[in-house]
Amino acid sequence: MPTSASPASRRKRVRLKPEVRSRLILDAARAEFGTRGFTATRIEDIAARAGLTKTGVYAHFAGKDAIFEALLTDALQQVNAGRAAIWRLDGSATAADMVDAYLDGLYQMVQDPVFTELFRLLVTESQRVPELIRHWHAQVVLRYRFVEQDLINECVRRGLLRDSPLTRLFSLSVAPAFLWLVSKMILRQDAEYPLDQVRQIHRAMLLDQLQPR
Amino acid sequence: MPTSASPASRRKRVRLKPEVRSRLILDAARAEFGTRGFTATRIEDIAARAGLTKTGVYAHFAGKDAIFEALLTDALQQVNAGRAAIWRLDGSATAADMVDAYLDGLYQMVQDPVFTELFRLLVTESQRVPELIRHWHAQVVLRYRFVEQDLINECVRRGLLRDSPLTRLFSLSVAPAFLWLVSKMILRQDAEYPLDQVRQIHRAMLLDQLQPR
Amino acid sequence: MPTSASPASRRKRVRLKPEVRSRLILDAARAEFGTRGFTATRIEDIAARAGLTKTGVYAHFAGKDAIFEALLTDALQQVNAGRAAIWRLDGSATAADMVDAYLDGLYQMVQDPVFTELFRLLVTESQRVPELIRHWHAQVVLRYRFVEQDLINECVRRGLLRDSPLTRLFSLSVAPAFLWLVSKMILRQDAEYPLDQVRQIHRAMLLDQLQPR
Amino acid sequence: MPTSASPASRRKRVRLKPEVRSRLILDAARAEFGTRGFTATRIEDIAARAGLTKTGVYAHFAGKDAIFEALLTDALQQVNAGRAAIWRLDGSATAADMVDAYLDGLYQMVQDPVFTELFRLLVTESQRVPELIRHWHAQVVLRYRFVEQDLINECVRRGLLRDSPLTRLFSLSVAPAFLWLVSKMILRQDAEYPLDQVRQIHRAMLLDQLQPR
DNA sequence: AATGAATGAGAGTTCATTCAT
DNA sequence: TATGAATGAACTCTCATTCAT
Repeated sequence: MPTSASPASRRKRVRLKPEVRSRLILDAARAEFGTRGFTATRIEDIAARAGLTKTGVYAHFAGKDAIFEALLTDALQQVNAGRAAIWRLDGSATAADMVDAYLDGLYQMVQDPVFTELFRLLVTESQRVPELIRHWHAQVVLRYRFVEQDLINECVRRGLLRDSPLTRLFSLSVAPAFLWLVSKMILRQDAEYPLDQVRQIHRAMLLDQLQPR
Repeated sequence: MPTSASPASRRKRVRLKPEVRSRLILDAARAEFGTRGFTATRIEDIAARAGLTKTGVYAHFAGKDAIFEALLTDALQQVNAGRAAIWRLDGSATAADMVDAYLDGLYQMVQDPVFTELFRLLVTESQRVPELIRHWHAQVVLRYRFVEQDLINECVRRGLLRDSPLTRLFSLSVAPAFLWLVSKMILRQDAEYPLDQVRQIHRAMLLDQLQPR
Repeated sequence: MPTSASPASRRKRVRLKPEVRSRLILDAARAEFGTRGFTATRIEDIAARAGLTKTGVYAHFAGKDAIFEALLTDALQQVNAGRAAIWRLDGSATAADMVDAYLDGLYQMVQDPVFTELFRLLVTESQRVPELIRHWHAQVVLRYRFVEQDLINECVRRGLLRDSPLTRLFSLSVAPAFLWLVSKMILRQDAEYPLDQVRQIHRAMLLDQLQPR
Repeated sequence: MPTSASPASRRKRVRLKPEVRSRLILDAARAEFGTRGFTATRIEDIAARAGLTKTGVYAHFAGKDAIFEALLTDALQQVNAGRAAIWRLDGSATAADMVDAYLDGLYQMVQDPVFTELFRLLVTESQRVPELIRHWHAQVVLRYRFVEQDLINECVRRGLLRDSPLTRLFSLSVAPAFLWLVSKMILRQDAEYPLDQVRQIHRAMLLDQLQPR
């Protein structure tokens, strides 16, 4: 039956530039690895999602491990990129403004399927590439955290934010959003708590702890 | 491998009572599944850890899926059991007492390897047994949470705790500890933040939000 | 059609003792490797010839290389064993007696399919296991050759054999038989020269060179 | 491998005349097939040695089998060509002269890597092209042998050579050199016997058998 | 209950070959 | 003529599972 969807799915060999195809493969790999985990994902799954046969994948990557590593390297660079601009608020910002800007970035991130898949991958398979993880943590995560903490300290000094337990280890401020994310990953549905409610309470908690009295 | 005699091992068939052996198998399965994930774990790994050969496992469980389900059912029942008694504080308790009792249970839990393994399993493989997860969530997690929230509400009414954003969704109070746990799971080491520091700040934050002013 | 030969070839799983099965596998491997060479032989070929499925082979050997090595080790030990007793002729032997005993052993060997297969394997694949080959050559071949040469020297001293170029490097005396073997291996048929003629001339040449004048 | 630029190589597509490139490919094929055997040799190996990529090979040959056949046809024609002129000695030659001329040609041949590779190929893969082999054997080998034997017979008649077992089947006279060759092929080194010693003894044996007494 | 040989269903990877450029 | 992306057909090896003991 010649329906619109390619019937025999044999679409005659499409040739793409390496960069394009590699991109497709990495995206496919993120989706597949992130959903099923490393071992349960077949090269063929990735290939199909990237629009070629499994053999074609080997023209671009040396093997399953290489795909995995390339994917992680690639994905880890992208994460936090979205949040980098968060703190560029001018001096006139109030604590509430800052909290809202912060939560915008954070909740966008935890709702992004790309981030979710990467996050699950990290929890599940990080032991597979310990060096890569360590490097990312040291060079990206910690670096980001220092910048953020410095900024918070500066705000406290200026009196924009109240000095509180939270400002002493500000990275903990993501915790409620991550709790929601983990819960969602386990239940595979939003149902645990409505995200809105979590964010609302989260906002109130942050203001409670950060707003100068 | 064959063609070369294995020097160690080979303990000559030990026969145990079914309950005992099943217990061993389930514990082994938790450790193995929790470390490597479902697909990457081989029956043989579990068997070896449980002290028999892979064929022996089939005398106790129908197959890999059956082991997994039995293990989860079993492990999920145990979790929270340790924390159930936390709130049995009499009326004379102060907010600080309550917080400390709470944190004792919580941090003991997140440091327990059994819990860690189970937690990773939930994040990684929960889609494998959605019914089981849903049932556990509804019957155990939510039930526990209601009881807890009721208790908090009662404390607030009595003035033992201050009404604050956190008391309106008290389950968020575990968030910092879970953030630490997730971080540790990803980095596969404690190094991210020292647990003590996290707990200290966590305590200060809770007191800040719960203690009557 | 239930003919005598197993129709569906599914003979219900025969269980054999490891030694027996390993023997079967090694024999099968010799035949297959010796005919097609290492790379062109599939584990499945060997398995079928040994009466099990390819997976079953892995219960006995770690892999293709392991089979190959085990096979060579095994086969190399057997070769020459047949010839070892050749020189146990008493002092009353004439040169003709010695030559005939010698040729009996030699021509039996070069006609033995087991030897032929091994020989082809050595020519084709010896670079795959250089250590093994070197060890075999030093410990078996050279050792045998020294014994043989000593014996020849002794015969010459006693006047049983004539001192001639051949007695100075007696191992060359196999050359015509090996030439026939190589020719047969290339042509895959006896047709090159009739073996009998070669042997006859070979005998005459040896006598010509060894018999005291 | 992809995802990392290869530093050396990559000479930007050199276009050669078909005959030239075909020659390169055949030579490359001889070296590769002769070293590893047919199945273990990859088109890519041959291509690389011939200075192009594997796809380029298909512009000159229909496939792996075609290369193999072309190579053998080509190489078999070349062999013996070197030895054809050996017997053009005039009537004044002595037996020693003839033997030396004969051995010059023979030992040059068995030391030629081209011949060695071809020889191994014949031993290993001759069943792949039985017709070709049969034809070569009948048209080239046997023909040569007849000429040679006729010449020997003539020499014997003239009294230049002694009638002996060897002159009745003169083709056996190559045997010691081939034994050395086979030994070298198996051990992949000259070490078995020094070539000089073999040749010396070989010479003495031939003279012993051919020189008129 | 426990073992170890044996099996069937893959999975990753390689390779001869083809297609589009 | 030459290239490199893409393909299909193997092939090695793994693993959950079964069978006979």
